[in-house]
Formats: sequence, structure tokens, C-alpha cells
Amino acid sequence: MQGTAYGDEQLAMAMRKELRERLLEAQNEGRPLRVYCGFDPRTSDLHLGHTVPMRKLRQFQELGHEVVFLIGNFTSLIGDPSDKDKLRPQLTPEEVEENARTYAEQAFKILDPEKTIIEYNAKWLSKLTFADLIKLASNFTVQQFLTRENFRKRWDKGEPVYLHETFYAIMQGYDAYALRADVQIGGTDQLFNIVTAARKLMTFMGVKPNIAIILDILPGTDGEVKMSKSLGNHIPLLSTPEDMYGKLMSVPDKAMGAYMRLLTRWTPRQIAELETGIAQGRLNPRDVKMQLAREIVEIYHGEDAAARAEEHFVRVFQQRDIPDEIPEYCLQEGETVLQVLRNANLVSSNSEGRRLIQQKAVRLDGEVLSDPRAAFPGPGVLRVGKRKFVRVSNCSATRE
RNA sequence: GGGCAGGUACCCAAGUGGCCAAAGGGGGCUGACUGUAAAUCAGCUGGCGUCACGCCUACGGGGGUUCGAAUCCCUCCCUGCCCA
Repeated sequence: MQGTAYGDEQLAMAMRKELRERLLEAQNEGRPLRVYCGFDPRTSDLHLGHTVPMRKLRQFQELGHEVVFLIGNFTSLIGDPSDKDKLRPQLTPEEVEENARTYAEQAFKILDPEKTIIEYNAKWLSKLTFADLIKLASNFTVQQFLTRENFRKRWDKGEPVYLHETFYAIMQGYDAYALRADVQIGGTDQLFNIVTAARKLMTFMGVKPNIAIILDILPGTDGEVKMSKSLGNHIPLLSTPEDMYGKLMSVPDKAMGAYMRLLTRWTPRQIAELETGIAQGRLNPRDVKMQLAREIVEIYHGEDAAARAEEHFVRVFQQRDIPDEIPEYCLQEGETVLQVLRNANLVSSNSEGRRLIQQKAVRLDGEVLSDPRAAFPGPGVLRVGKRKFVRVSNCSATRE
């Protein structure tokens, strides 16, 4: 896994140099580095985008460093403006707590639970006074915030930039100070928060500024923008192997590079080989994508599950066959085609059902059903579109 | 507090009395094709029904004018800009 991105070469070099020095220093003091990354418990499920910094943390862990998994339960109350050019809704403390609960559990799919320190930033942030905030804020100018791209954009478009949003960077900077972190990991959207806010605040508070490791952002399944649940282009960490595999196959070809670099265990050399293979037409992008999907599913579900997921994909989507396990539906006396679609939860409204029937998307054992009002022909495998299947049977009749 | 410009569907955005369930784009869905749930092309994209027709809900909230309102008026809420 690779993919650091600093935006400018000077910063990258400075950070590399500092990291080297800090490593030596820590070695002399006989201590590991303290590495952290903060996560926003804005939603309750993690997705592959979250795994990018988490796997970087894991690497540090394996090298014997101390890793802090910080849950931003306090900062979530504001909502990080970094990755949006829009105000994010504030969550209630209850929502945040609810989300935070399942968070760590999922994180341990990647991190070593034995070696991970979990912290919540409400622990120190909730204790700061207004006077503290003023003191911290006096390190920054309004201009520094206004030149940040995402604030700038909104400013230019005449959209509101709320004062409390600027606190986010300050709070995050304070996290780094409270943790006395040596290294902080984050995506390119965290550049300002880490490099400007955190380092400045730490210096001001009289401790050594932490070193920034800035990672590329994983695009979502649309291949365009950052993977995020709210945009609906995410692949949940807890999705089934089949689903994860399928979603990975739906990623546009152009995003494959980023996925290979940010999500796999492959070396830069292996990736380069695959990429030139595709570029020269030696390798079929589909096959490479299948390898990619299998590799990623394997990381989270193991070899066997990944193999099964691939089989499922080939059977259902390439050969248009039906999957192994499909839900059952008991046909009721006198039901029409439309009613079955509805009752088996294959569609969410009658209109949607009619539309799909009109579009020839509804098949019973391969036969297109074209009349929504016709009586349902009888038992068989009902397929709606490419992904939805239900086995319709006469179970009530046979039972009696 | 004053002046001006705004608030439209999942998102962006047009529309400024009837032809508006609302252009266009994005997203999503479906089909064709394929090398894949990629790309490309086409269609669909509020709900209910006796479904080429009718009804209900919807253009920030409430009220009004009108045969008829996203469009006009009043009022309230929210946002931006300028002034204080």
C-alpha cells in the first residue's frame, strides 16, 4: 500500500526528513513513536475509504510503534468542513455515541486490538474553556482559513461559511497536542488541519509538532469523488464477500490504479506491471479488476470467501445464471405479477414495478413477464434486473 | 436595523400566471451491446388507482388574489452581498 500525497514536493521532503530525525530521536530515548489518526463517527459503518489510513496505522503497529485510534466524538458535533464545500449537519450527542460504539469493533478488522489505544477527543475538548479557545484561536488569522480551498470556494459562490466550522481545525490541532503525537495520518483533505493547525498549535503549546503523513483519497464506486457513505458511493467494510466483490467490479476502470495503490497488499512493482499490461493491451482490464476485487475481498474475508465471491460473480453476472442462495417467496392464491413483486419486496412501489415490467426487467425462469395485471404464472425463479432474485413457490399449498 | 439578491425534486440548476409532476446536467435504475455491475448507446426516474385517463402529494412555512399559482400579493423563517 502506497499513495502519499502532499501536494507540493517541498512539504513532502520536509516531512520525510523530519520523520527520519524523529525516528532516530525516539530510538535514542528508547521509545516508540506515537502515531494517530482521527476518525469521525458520523456514520456507524466504516467503508474501504477508512481503511486507507487504518492500514497505514497497522504498518506502524507492526513496526512496533504506538498507535492511537482517535474517535472524534466531540468534533463530530461540528462536522468536519474539510471534505465538503458545504456545511455538514451537526449530530446530536446521542447519535455520535451510537455510532462510536460499533466503530472500534470494525476498526479491529484491520488494527491489532492488543496494540491499539482507543481515545475519544471529548475527553479533553469538552474541558476547554472559552478563554482557552480564545488563546488557541489567536494563533490563526481569518485569512489563513479563508484561503483554504473549501472555504474559499464557498466564499466565492456566496455560500455561508459558519464561524464554528473554523473551530474544527483548532480542535483537531488540540487533539494532536493532547495526545503528544509524533505522527499524524490523514487524507489530503486533512492537509490544512494537520500541517497548518496541528503543527502550529503544538508549537504554540510548547511541544514538538507532529509529522504529517498525508495519504491519497480513495475515490468511490463512481470513480469521481471521495468515497463516502453520504454520497452513496461507498463499499462498506461489513458488506458480504459477494457484495464487496461485485461493488469492486463496478468501479470504473480509470479508478483501478487508486484502488490498487490504496487498498491492496501489492507492491509498487506488481502494480506497475499490471498497469503497463493493460496499457499495452496485453492484459484485459476485466481480468485485472477481478484480481483486484479478489485481493481486496481476501483481505477482509479470507481466501475461501473471496473465491466463492468470485464464483458467484462469474455465474450471476458473466454467465447470467442464478446465484446459489436466493430468498424464497410463498405464492399466495390469486396474486398478480405486480403484487408478487410488491409483496416479495422486489420493488418499493407499484409504479416502480410497472416501470420495470415495461422495461423488460422482470423474468420468471428466463421468460420476460410483460403484463403487471396478469395472474402470476406459477412457481419459478423470479429475477428483477441483474441483481434481485426470489424463488417463488407454492409453499402454503404443499404444507396443508 | 436598512437596501438588494436568493430558497425549486436525491444533488446542481432552469422556469416568473394555464401547454409544469416542473427544461438541462449529475446520481440512481432498466435495456442493448461488451471485455465487467467498466466504456458506449437508448429508455426510465413522486405516489395511488379500473394505468395513453383520473386522483393525491410536491417548487422554504403560513395566509390571500384568481376559473387556474413554482410563478402575483401579504406575512413569517432561512442564506448571501452592500450599508450601519
